[in-house]
Amino acid sequence: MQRTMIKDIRSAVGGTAKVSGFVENFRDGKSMAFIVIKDITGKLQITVEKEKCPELLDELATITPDSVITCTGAVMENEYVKMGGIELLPTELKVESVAEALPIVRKEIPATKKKQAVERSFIDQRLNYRWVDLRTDENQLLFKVQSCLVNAMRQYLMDNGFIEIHSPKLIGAASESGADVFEVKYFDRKAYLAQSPQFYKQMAMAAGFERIFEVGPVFRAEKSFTSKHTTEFTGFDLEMSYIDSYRDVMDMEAGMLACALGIVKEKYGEAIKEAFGTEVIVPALPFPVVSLNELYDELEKEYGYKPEGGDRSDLTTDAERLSGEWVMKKYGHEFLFVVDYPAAKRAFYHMRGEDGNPLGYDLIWRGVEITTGAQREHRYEILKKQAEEKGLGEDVKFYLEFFKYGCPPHGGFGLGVDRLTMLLLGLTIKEAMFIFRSPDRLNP
RNA sequence: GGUCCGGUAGUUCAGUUGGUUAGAAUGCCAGCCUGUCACGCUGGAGGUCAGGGGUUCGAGCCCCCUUCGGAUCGCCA
Repeated sequence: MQRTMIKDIRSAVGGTAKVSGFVENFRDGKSMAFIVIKDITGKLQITVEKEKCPELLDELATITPDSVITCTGAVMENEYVKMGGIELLPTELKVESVAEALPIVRKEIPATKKKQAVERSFIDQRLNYRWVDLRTDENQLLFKVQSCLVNAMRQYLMDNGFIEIHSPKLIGAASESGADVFEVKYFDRKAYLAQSPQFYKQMAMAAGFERIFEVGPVFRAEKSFTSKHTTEFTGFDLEMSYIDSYRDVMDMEAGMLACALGIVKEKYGEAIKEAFGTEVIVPALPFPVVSLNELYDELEKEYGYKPEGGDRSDLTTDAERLSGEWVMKKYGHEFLFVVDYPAAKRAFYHMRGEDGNPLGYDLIWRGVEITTGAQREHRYEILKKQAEEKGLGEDVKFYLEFFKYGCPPHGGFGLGVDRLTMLLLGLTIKEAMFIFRSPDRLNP
């Protein structure tokens, strides 16, 4: 018999159905037993009237919470059942896998009249048993949402003439920007894990692909301990040719995000609000833009904030957070483009304007940086000079070659998928990732 | 890399000024319960107080070292 997904169970009322899933709750009485079964689409009560089906009792007795079972039987509507008003009365019951007592409390158990509240396990304990933690409705929703979001962004780009590429993650040369790379053994020599697909994205421009994007793993050997850093994450990277300015890249990104968030809101807005208490807001176009220096002026005026030592060459964590408040207050907007960073703080491949400032930007969402983007320097001699200024020689030699045989003007950005998900749902990076990696965590 | 904080049943925590046999909840196990629904009732098991050293008549508690972890800053997506 074909398995019925629980979301479709209503169509089986009056007939029979087979359902499979995890035991979410099990209440075993003398004459009645109730099992709440959960699959990826929903939950259903299985009701066992013990006198009527003695052949099921041995199997029933082995059930524990989180065991995996399959039940076949009559599906009926019944007002007794508070949850959905539908129950399945099994004629067959198979325990596919017995679960031991769980090592974590996944959700806070609120106090009832008779019971005391139990707090859920700390995120770190839950991460040790991530596969058990991921069984909750909230976590499964999280990945449905992330999937929807990335898919919407992908579709937007496909509709705009982009090609999806897959660049290597094992690379031969270490250097690119400030981020540290992981060294790995590559037969009898060293290789490195890609800290971004930057060079290969630009190679695709030199190859005449004109518009490309990539969704893939990115590795950073940085000993960062914050709620938004990880050593491996999923980068959403884009590069586009024949732009007039980095503003074209900003427009593309803003358009893509607005479109994707619109799709997420339509499909999951209600569910996200219920599960995470976070409102999905579809951003208006265009996004507000401010220069780094102006932003610091505004933060000082509005909040009396001054960076330590008066250093305005980069956004501090506090300034980043405050800029989220500020843009909401001033523009009623959650996104903020910050432009005019000094060259010292930006990668050598960013094109620089007449004033010597890089033609690039950061995008802040809800007070957290999610993107760095720029027009790239595509003129060989200038690029070579900028690389040398940063002390990069041999390491970028192969990369510089991309610009010797013709290359269109171009630009692009890199977006952190996990940060995007984290901010969308109001979580930390540990909670938002399928598996979180940090300097101290390599398992599971 | 810096600063701060922590490690006590499976889990979440309490543990007073250092003082008998380290507690609670929840989970687990057993029994009871005719419709439960985060069921209910009764009973039971469950601890190298992270590890090592020291102070003391006496250490979960004070000191030192080790170890594991958390928060945060810097760095970045």
